[in-house]
Amino acid sequence: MSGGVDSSVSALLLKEKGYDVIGTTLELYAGSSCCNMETYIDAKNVCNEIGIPHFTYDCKELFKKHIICDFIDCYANCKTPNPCIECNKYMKFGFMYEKAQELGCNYIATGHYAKTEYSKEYKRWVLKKSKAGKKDQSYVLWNIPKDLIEHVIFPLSDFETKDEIRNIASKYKLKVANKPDSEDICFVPDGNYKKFLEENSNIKPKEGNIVNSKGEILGKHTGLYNYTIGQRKGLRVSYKVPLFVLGLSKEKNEVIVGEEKELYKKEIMVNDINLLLTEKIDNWQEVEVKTRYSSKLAKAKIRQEQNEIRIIFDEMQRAITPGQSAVFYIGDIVLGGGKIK
RNA sequence: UGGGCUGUAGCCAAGCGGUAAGGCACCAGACUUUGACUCUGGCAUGCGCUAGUUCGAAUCUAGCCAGCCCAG
Repeated sequence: MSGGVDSSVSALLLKEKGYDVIGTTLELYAGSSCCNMETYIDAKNVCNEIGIPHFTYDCKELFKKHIICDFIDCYANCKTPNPCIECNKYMKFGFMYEKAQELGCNYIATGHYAKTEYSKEYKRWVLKKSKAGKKDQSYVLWNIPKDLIEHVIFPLSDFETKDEIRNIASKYKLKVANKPDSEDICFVPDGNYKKFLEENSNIKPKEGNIVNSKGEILGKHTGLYNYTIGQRKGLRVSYKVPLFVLGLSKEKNEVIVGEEKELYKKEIMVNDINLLLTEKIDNWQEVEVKTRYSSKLAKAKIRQEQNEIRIIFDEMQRAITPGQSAVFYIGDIVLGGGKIK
């Protein structure tokens, strides 16, 4: 429980349904938005209000090992990480499940907008999209352990809007009912991830050239970690048309830019794959793919090649970014995903 | 030193006598439980400077200044 509306209402709904609920809050990172005194107090108060026990676990070391280090490592290697995905894998659906078992719990639950369900077609428990449409969060859950799905409950799976959740919180007079939505990366509460990197890693500003695909120098960049594929703002290069980041060269310490049309790709590879529905993918499989948190689904064919998956899109996709996750859907069901190379 | 060309916002650039288009960059909001993208709004009382012509000048005239090119 983060002390926010979603996890609070999730606990409430489970309690109402008759589950024997225990609230847990994970201490992840000192100073993060989901890990400060207010967080614990809010979470604890909610548990008191709905009449369930509440435990707090210190997992700062584990968080640092798996999430912070990966975050820094990604930027050091010119990739753009999505720490929420690591956090879900290792913390919420890793560490927390272990603790749940120690406490004798059969299930864990979170306030994610996602759904689990037994599928007769696949004869197994599956992870699905929730009914929240644009706010659906199944995307950030693709990398959770497959065998965990049947032990996970998402109480918010059938709500379509956040307003409904807030209304429930109000109805039950939870103090967190009007707490603002959280944004940004939780351990970078001010959104300034660049400063975070400079203060918490070996990554330091290192100026280099901004070049076009012909190699012509157009300007100076302030350090590769300040840029991601598809980025337009902050290049400080004036040109006939807007320029976007096409790629980063670690070897040359260069940011490569070009026109928007140069951002599109039809075929990509992903590694670090995790399949939730099947053991492996034989032959070409038709799926819909999300290549970033807030992008539309794109039709594609995928095929597994050893430990990687090749994706060929029906239509060219814009600004595919290494480090981000590609998640495969068959209808509403999450087939699995991988990290874009 | 002669001849030619050019000077409009941070960059590029339209305008060619009727009261400063547009693009890029930048800034501010909106959107967003990753970074981005996107959207909306802002951005020259002034057109190298100084005089003049005119009801009215970035636009015409003169002088000056600066830069570029060609001659020598």
